[in-house]
Amino acid sequence: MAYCSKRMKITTWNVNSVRARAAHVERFLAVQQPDLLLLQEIKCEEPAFPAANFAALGYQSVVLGQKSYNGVAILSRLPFNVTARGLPGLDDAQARYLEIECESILVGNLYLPNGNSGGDAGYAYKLRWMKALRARAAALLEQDHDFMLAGDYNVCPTDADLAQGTLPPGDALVRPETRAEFRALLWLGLTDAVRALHPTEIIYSFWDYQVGCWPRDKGLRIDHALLSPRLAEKLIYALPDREVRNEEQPSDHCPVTIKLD
DNA sequence: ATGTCTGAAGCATTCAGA
Repeated sequence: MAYCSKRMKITTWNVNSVRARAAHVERFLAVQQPDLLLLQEIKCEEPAFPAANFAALGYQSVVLGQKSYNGVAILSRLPFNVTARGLPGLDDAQARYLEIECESILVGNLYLPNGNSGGDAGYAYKLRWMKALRARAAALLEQDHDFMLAGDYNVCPTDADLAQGTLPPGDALVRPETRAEFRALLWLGLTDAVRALHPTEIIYSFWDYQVGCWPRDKGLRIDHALLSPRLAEKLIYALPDREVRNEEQPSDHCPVTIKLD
């Protein structure tokens, strides 16, 4: 069993290519100085990851990459150990899960499958992935670890988490089976950090690049941080940083920051 | 109704995936 004792600032961010967004990430690190930055959709293999840029700002990198698609990485200014490369219990050809222990917290960085490509098999992969994530969460609870599972879930948990008309009813991000799997994660006893502190506000973390979505605020809330029970009691801040979406050539996601004390 | 962006293959432009 492990207990967190330190004040922590942790950000999750789907950057949609870390090479295209290296300067954006550097600016974010310099200004916001999170203890951990969880990156998704780095879209490269480890040798192409711009680790030196981030090391110059005091951040060590751990990378689980693949060519062209997916890929996750964690930047840390604190010492850490890698506890999982890939989701335990899932035979996954895609680079979507990376977990570390830092300051006695286990932090899982995840990029959950979108589920809209590949037909029935593609959607079945998404559900299989969600069940494996739930099994991982259940195992960590059984071990009495403090933990956070954060990243791009590709799930709008409720109708309050997307602008009207943004997605068709059958989209994999809002399908009833998708939402049921997300609720099953919460029913284990996990806390959706943003909704715990902001139960009724309209809050999005993603806006499609297509014309008008950002200026008209036609967004989705799909980037989430789920907290184990003791960590939830330490939660003092949880919000997206919308300003980043106004920068030149931004990612279609904005960073979501969690503070624990 | 359409609209955008990224990386790959391969060298102009199309495709997949999001």
